Amino acid sequence: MTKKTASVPALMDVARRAGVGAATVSRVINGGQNVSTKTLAKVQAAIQELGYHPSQAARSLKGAKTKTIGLIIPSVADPFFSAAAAAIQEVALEHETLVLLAASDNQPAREREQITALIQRRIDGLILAPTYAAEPTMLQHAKFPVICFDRPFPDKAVPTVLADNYGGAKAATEHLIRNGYERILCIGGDAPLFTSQKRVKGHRDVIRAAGLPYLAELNVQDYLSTRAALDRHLAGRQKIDAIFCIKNELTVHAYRVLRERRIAIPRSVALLGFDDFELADALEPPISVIRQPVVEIARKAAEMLFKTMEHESVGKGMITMRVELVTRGSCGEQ
Amino acid sequence: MTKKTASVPALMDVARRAGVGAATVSRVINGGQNVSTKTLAKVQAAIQELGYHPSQAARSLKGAKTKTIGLIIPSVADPFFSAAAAAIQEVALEHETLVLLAASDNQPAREREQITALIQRRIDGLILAPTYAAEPTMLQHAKFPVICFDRPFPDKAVPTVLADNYGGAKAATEHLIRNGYERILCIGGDAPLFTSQKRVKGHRDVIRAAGLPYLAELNVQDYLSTRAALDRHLAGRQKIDAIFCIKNELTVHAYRVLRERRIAIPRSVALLGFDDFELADALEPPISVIRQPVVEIARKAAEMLFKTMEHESVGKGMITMRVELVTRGSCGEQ
DNA sequence: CTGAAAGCGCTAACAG
DNA sequence: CTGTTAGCGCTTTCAG
Repeated sequence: MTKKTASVPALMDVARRAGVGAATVSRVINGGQNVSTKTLAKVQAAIQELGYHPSQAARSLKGAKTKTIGLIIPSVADPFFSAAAAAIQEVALEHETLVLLAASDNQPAREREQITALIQRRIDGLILAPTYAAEPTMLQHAKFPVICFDRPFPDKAVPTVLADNYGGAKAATEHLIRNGYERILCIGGDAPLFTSQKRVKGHRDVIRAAGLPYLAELNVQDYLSTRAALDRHLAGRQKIDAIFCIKNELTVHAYRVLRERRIAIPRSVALLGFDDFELADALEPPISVIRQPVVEIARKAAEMLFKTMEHESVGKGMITMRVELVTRGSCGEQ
Repeated sequence: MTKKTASVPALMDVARRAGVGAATVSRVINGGQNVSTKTLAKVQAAIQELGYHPSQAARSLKGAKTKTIGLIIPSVADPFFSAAAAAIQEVALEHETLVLLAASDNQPAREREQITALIQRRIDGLILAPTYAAEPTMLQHAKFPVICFDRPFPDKAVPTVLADNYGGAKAATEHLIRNGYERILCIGGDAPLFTSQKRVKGHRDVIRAAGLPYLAELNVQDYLSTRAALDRHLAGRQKIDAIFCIKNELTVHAYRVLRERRIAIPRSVALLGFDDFELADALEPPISVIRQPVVEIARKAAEMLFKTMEHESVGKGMITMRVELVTRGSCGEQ
């Protein structure tokens, strides 16, 4: 063998093998315009034989788009975000674009690293669910469009798509009150999170307006802390009669605790969660929830990103998507 | 302004601004060895001011690794695969590597496109859950290591990590028989899938060996087809007394149908599923399942990939991970 | 310690 | 229709 065989074939290798110039090969791999049928065939044959694939790196060096967008979410395992990722994927596919997926784990430091790594890869755009302490300066120099979803980016006018957290929490609380509950416990974690704050505020505003006691446990994270919090409020003379869960998993934890303690839902205590979840309707009783339009939010964000990439203006504001109260019986409805 | 300000700053821009040569800037961004403290400071300042980030594209043109691996899964929304993706992410992060995530939707054609797109981006390695008809030739010329998980790659000796589908199905069926069930219906979809076939075979082998009737509905896909299949086998004189579900979602569908039809689990019909799922233990009754070690499988695959990338040999075979029977009561256990 | 220059794989003029 | 050539942004000798 006369040539080096070990490395990946380059355009020039194809050119030599086909006995043509580099430009001709370039023409072929870019649609084959202005190339004679014979040459075309020769080049395509050479491409096949060598197993040649053009290098995206070289292309983007020449200024081409990378056909790659970045997506940073807290966790891929979280159903909310994996559903969002799937929807974004789909939109990206429609635009023949790949998704570089990064997980921030809600850690600002990691988020910074991921953003840096994505910038170095010259992504065409970025979709981001920022941590509570995202670095506003990071994207200052960014030459690509950025869209946030689920949470806004601090201190900077990044277009954002999210659910109406405040309104949803209000609707939830009003629903409980309407059904006759008066001692409503709000449990939530991740106090610094934008979404949590909005939801807590929505809940509290309604409680205050109704003149009911404001009961909250906002440092609940996992099953154990949920159980501890509930036990505290299910004992004594001033028992709660309803629970409003700020987050997905907390609803499940609360459900488990109530079952375990043999407390009837909704007879003794009503249960209402923010965010729908798989099997919420298969539990006993089925759990009422505020449902966010996850897929719509994610698709919207992705579509806005691609529009911006195509230089269509999408505005700078915050797009709030309506949430939906899904009543299933855990609040004594119907 | 004397220079073009619109585009992303390049190394040379930094060099000019700092009044040094290109090589010096290169040294700085690569650890700053052999650079005087003064020069270092000057260059770093220039980098800050310009918001400079080295171009990964240019680097990999020079032969550097892309620090990017590809991951192709059927769907990001599927809990099994999103859990796997999360685990792979984590391993990648430990190796300072990003993940290009692509979804094949189990379509061979799409899979081919995604592989091509990944090859063009010169990924350092690929993790793949292949479709049933993956193109064996696609990876022929690939110059990067490939590891499969959950399913093997046809016709090619790609190292693969997967669960013991056959053994799991056997264990499941034996468990049902041990608990006294004799008319066991096996429902499953995606017949062409490797995992499905193994599971069906494991089930059938045990049924045959026990001299029991082999009852199967292997074209069940969604809720409706599940209901139709079950209705067929829950009527008439020859009723089934147990259901073994080949896949995750089918277990949930079957559970829903049984509840709806007010058929007692496990008193009238036992239910056992392959693959654990969130809230399986919160249903009424809690559902027994065969649990695959998702995270372990994914981590293992990722670790093998990185080992191969570091030229450590990992063998060519198939690594089968033990599955676990989780008994929760839906088969009349205990 | 520092800079000049070659070249990685490709595309885009520009000649022929 | 086709080939030559000049970079894109970086790393890497090789001189200074």
